[in-house]
Amino acid sequence: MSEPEISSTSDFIRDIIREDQKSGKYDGRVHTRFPPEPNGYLHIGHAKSICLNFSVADEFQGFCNLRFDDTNPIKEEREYVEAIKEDVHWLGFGWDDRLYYASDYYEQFYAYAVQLIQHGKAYVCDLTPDEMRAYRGTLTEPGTDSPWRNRPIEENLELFEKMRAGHFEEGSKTLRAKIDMSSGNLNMRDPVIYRILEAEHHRTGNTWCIYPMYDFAHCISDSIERITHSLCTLEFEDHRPLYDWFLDVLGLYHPQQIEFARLNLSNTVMSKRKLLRLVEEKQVSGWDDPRMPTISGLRRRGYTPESIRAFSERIGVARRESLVDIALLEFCVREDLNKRAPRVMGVLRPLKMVITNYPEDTVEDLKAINNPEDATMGTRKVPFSRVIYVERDDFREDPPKKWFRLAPGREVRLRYAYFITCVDVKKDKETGEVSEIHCTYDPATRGGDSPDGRRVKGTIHWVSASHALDAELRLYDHLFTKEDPEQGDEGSNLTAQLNPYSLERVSSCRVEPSLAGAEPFSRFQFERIGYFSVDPDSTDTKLIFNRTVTLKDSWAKIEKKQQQKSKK
RNA sequence: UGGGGCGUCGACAAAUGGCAAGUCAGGAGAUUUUGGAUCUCCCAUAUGGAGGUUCGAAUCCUCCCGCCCCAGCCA
Repeated sequence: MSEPEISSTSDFIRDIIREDQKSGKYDGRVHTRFPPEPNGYLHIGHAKSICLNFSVADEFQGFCNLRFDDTNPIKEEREYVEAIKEDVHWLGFGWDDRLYYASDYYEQFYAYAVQLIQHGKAYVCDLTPDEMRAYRGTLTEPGTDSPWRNRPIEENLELFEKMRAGHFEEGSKTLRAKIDMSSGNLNMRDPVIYRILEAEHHRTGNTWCIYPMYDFAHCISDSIERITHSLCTLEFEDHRPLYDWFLDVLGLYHPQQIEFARLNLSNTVMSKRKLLRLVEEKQVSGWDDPRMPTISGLRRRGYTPESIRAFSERIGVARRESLVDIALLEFCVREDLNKRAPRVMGVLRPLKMVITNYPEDTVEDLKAINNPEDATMGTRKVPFSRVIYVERDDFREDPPKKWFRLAPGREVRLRYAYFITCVDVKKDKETGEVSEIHCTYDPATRGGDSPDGRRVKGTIHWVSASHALDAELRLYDHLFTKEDPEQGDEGSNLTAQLNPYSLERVSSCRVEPSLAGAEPFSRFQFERIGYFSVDPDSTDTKLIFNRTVTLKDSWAKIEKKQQQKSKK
């Protein structure tokens, strides 16, 4: 056996860390952080970052902090803090006692700002927001120095102190870094580092009326926490020179910021703003609507933390912008649930079937395997009787080619029960719709095996009519029809691009009795249909299941091909 | 026309001057008491384009093309 690799996965970030360890940078330490702003719910894109930061720390025997980047009291709320903590935990990551808030450092930020002023590297500016924009210049033209740029240090000190003390109106003054108004990088054109905000902060209440900006707070927070590798998304690349500038000018411990491409997923949107809009416009039931790409939505949908972590690993980390096919996420959850989810039978659209040669008052308990992938999950008993329900889709009066399922005169297997043959079809006189089918069974095939070795190609699921439980099944599809709904017409057309069939509620489903009392969030495979999990709104009298994902359906593909052929 | 990035299969993504990995999707078949699962095979004469350096280039150089980000007192 060779030495186990410390980190088996490889990407440009892990490569950098390995190099740093080799060169002895940071004494071989690895310390990352996940720094959400508590202004919304976490989504699958954050999951990528969470998995990256926590996994990297773990792989290199380091640590990862959870830090709330709470420097904007206007948008941030305690509710989000709690939801974020729950989501990170649920994903399977812990931070022990390393829970931090940027707001914990407010006093230190202030002291560092004073230091900046003392070094002549910051000044209080009286420009209004409009004026500041005008002075900033444009992408192609340099900016102009603020008339307040050369205030004496003493005056700046005094003014900044008064800002803190609440002597000035909101928006009337800012503290700015004195860098370079002609820089090609707009972030370096004397960025604001403190602004006056008359807002109550979710943690510091009303103790402050000035709040630091992200660029100033973030690098110092990283430095205070002795972070080694500060991982963030690509759009912060232009901010790195500022990150470095603050720490260098202040002479502080200097972590390395490394940017990677954020996750984009097909057939959904990822921006908090757009997700918030869906919630506010009631296009979805809330942040945890099972169609949402939020962690809480995926949880309610029945996704496992393991599947999301596997997904994160499979998509990799790179600097190239990309759009990941949602089919990969779906594959990951199927892969996981296939091994773990107990199998049950449930009928989505029930069609009554009478087994005409089966005794009236008999009920048999038939043995069913809970998970063919895992023998340790054992078996269960499923009741069988003369009247059962089967799937309406499993019967065709006029079957197409390659149809293995039920049709007049055809024999199929009832899973774990008997071979049956369709002998009669009853129809509703008014609508002409098939209302009931009559079959005969072969008693010798009990359990589903034929002693004479004759084969049937089709096996269908069923539930005993008198034993089955009522249930509502909620079938979900992609939220957006278009692969990339953010591409093209911006924002306003978002609603128009929603998939009108993203949710289908099927209310008169019948499921096997073993599902009585199923726990919220527990997951099952409804054989031949898909994976489902119990919705938290489910009750003993009304079972509700969310379809996590369908099973692969090769018949659907065959049929589709047949239809395409016949069109030609 | 400023600054910063990025272009490898339909979608992700490796390859660090030496035979273009792997995964998803797609296709064909085997097998099957889930048309599930599993297994096998196929799917880039070629890395945005054109030149150049080199015995040898996705990788180094030059030019070109395309895409993304930045003008919040948001993060």
